[in-house]
Amino acid sequence: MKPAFALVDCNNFYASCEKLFRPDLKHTPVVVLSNNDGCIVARSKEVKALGVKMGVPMFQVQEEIIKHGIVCFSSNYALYADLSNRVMAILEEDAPRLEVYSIDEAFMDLSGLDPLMDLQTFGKQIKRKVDKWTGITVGVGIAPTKTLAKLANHAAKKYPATGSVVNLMNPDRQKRLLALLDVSDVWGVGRRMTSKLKEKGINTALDLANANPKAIRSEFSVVLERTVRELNGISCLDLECIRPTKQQIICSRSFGHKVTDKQQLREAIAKYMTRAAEKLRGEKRLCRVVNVFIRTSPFMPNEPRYAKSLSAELPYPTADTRDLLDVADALFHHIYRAGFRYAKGGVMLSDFYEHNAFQQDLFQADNKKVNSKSLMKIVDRINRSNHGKIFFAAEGVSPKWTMKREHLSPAYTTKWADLPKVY
DNA sequence: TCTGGGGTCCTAGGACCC
DNA sequence: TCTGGGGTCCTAGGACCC
Repeated sequence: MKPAFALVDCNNFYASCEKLFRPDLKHTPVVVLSNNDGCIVARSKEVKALGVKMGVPMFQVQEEIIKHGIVCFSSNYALYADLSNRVMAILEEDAPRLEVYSIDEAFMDLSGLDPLMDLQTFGKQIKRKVDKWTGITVGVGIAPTKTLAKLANHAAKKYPATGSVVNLMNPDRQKRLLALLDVSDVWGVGRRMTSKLKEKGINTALDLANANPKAIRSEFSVVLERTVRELNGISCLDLECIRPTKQQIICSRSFGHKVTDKQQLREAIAKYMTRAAEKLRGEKRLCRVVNVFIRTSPFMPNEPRYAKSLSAELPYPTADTRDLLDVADALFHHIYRAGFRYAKGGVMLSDFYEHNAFQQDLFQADNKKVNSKSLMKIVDRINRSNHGKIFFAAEGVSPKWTMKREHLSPAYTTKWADLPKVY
């Protein structure tokens, strides 16, 4: 069977989600902000037209926001995740082999499709269906490799005449499009590689496709070599339909305000550790290595800087929050230095094990906590329910460092009290 | 005053082994 | 003066992605 992939990607996803529940903002420029209301992470098409760039700090575009009446939202991941699931469920109906690549995009395997089915028509149908059922508009790129499907999707967005669906199964069309696109538009080619490639005279996507794969491998990496082959229609990257098990769990946040108090910083670390432990249990894994880091802001050239991280290996793999809090706290005390204005902290878990599938240490006393598993289960269950929350004392009771979310929209689809009302 | 968070994969180089 | 060859494993750091 000839490989064929479709990449379906939601337009301006976060901004579109917010607009969905605010019909009054249909033609209003809308942005969604990162945690702490720090940077712009999503822009509606009106904002893109105004020339406001992706990723810029909010305070730098304050004037434009006021001048053009741009409406700002704090990020509301519960809402985006829920709408994402709805979109993915629709796609899955038409392509059982689906790779959910990120919150707003997915690869579909089209190789099993009826050979008489026109792929352009198929793409249009998908687009119409998602739009009608969720209100989210998508772009569709179809091609014999994932890298080309990405590029087709890029073209679908860039050129309105395509109607947001581009079929790139034909090699001549591939060549023509590749010649039009910059090498930096290619999936897997970032800022660093773009400048290195351009030094060698590789400017367009077509230049990269025509490069010698072996030479690319020795000068860059196997990854880029694969990209070259994929651009030539040779499929090297298969669909990853089953989410691979996580290799690490990170929980970190910038603080709403700079933190100078040791106890407050300590509580923040405890809070992140608690959250990371929850995620770990969600993955049904145990972990053995814990890393804690703290740092000052890298954006303050006149302030003393400090950044430090430290890891420790536990004597046995665990998913018990109490074990993990102990290690995190010990690590924190090792790396903490007074006299700095801390901007961010976090924890990292790694070296994961399945329950009952690790080597016990012959000389290690069996000091595992009694009923650890069932206790953690209860804690998680209470915290998932609507009957209040319980927490560990180490997290503190009145944190002053929590993040800013001054423009948060309601949890329209995941909380009964926030259900939109129609009058 | 204010600058996101969470991941993956690859590579080079050092330690160590026979 | 002369100073092997071939492995494996681990880690830190770099590059990329959304």
